[in-house]
Amino acid sequence: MNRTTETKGITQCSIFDFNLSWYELLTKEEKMLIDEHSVSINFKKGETVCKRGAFASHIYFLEEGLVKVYLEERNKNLILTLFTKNNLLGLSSLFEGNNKLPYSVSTYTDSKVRMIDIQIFRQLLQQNPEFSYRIINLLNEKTSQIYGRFFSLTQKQLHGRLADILLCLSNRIFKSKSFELPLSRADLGDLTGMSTESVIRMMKEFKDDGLIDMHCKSVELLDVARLERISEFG
Amino acid sequence: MNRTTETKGITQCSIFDFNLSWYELLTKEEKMLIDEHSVSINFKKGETVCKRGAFASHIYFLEEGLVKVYLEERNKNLILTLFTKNNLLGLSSLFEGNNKLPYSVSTYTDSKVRMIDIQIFRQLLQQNPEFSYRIINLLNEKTSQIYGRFFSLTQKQLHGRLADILLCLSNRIFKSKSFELPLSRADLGDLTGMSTESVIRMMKEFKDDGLIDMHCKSVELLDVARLERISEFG
DNA sequence: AAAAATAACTGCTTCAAGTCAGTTTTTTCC
DNA sequence: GGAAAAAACTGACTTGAAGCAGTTATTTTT
Repeated sequence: MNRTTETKGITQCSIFDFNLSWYELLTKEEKMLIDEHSVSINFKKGETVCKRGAFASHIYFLEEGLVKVYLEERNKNLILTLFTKNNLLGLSSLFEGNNKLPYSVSTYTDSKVRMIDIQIFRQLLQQNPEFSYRIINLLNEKTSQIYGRFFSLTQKQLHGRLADILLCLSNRIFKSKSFELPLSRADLGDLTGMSTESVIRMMKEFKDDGLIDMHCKSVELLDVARLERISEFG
Repeated sequence: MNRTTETKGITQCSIFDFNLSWYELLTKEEKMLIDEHSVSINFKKGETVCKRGAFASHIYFLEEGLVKVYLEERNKNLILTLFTKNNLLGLSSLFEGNNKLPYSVSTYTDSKVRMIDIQIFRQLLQQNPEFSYRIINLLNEKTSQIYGRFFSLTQKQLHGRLADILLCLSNRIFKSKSFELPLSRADLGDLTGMSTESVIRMMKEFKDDGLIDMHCKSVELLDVARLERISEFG
């Protein structure tokens, strides 16, 4: 008997990348309102889009690029999630009681961000239930993915965490088994919660074991099945 | 110059316990709808309220007790958050695309849970924007607290993590500097992501250092300021 | 009230993973 | 295109924290 309905593992992939169309749920007037109260800004690679603790004045829509959402405190750095283009960022700061951004955002690659006035966004939430319902769903999906990352980083050791992130980059971010990393080894370290040196050692180990091929920034997954097993068993 | 407006640390307290009144935002008819489509169930200490992967048929309102929300997979156990009475549980499963519960819930103490039909809840979300907006805020606040826990568990070492959880239990759960723990040392281990033995050793160390007093299940925080410093510096 | 079971505690050992101090390779930029 | 800077990499060392194997203390059970 095939148990095909079984629940998938917690951390099959832990990074946010999907795109429910929220914009289409707005009326013509509401769309105009957003258009009038937003501007599109270009960011260069490595630039900071916003910092935790600043007043949240906008909701961000990533039109182009790759960014990280992270928490930092005295040189500790925790990446919560990555975002690719066509995703809404900063929804968490909608919370009325706390007008401060709950995380920082910075770019891995050149990016284009549409900044939408947060008051307008709030207004639309209050007046359009379907839109509001969709936003709840976006938040939920995101939260659930972050839980997966939380599990991965706290319950697995290096092998599993690195396998997780490689699968994730392949499946969600680059949608290909081979890709050019826009991230440094230190970035990968932040992403997997391990030291730069450990990333290097572990990547080499994976390469020696024939799991991946790798030369500097270019990576190719060779044995996805085995990587998934490593991810699963931690 | 006093920088009193500075943002508070990420993990000042990492467990969910607050209570925005969502019920009052419903109309008389809507309240009746909820009353008609919900039942209250008693759970004994240690019982499972629901399991990750099961179909999400209800939203839970904790009327009495203390429960943990957690992820488990092959004897790995990650506690996402604790809930005390008067809080809504299971909001994450509102996400329409995935009718499965994203986490498990079980009780630490005897508890009373009102189970609300999820379809009714969804209907109210769609028809009542203010209610919907309040629920978004609840979700956001919760998410933000879980980020704090995420940071604590991944970026701090044992001292900091234990200090975090002790402060949290004191501030949010028991609202007193001395309290009777309904959790075992093993539970504390799950909560802080450390082994039972390490919890014991660390607690003893805190006791020897005069940070806390402790005898079996009863704990008293003696030097909150120093605990906060330990929490902050990890 | 004694026996059984569970939880709390202790000391010793082991190991995963970080740190440090370099060398080599790749990228950047005048 | 060559010098300078930044990443990538390597090996040796250190350490935080888990695991193990046992003892003592608390509950629970009968």
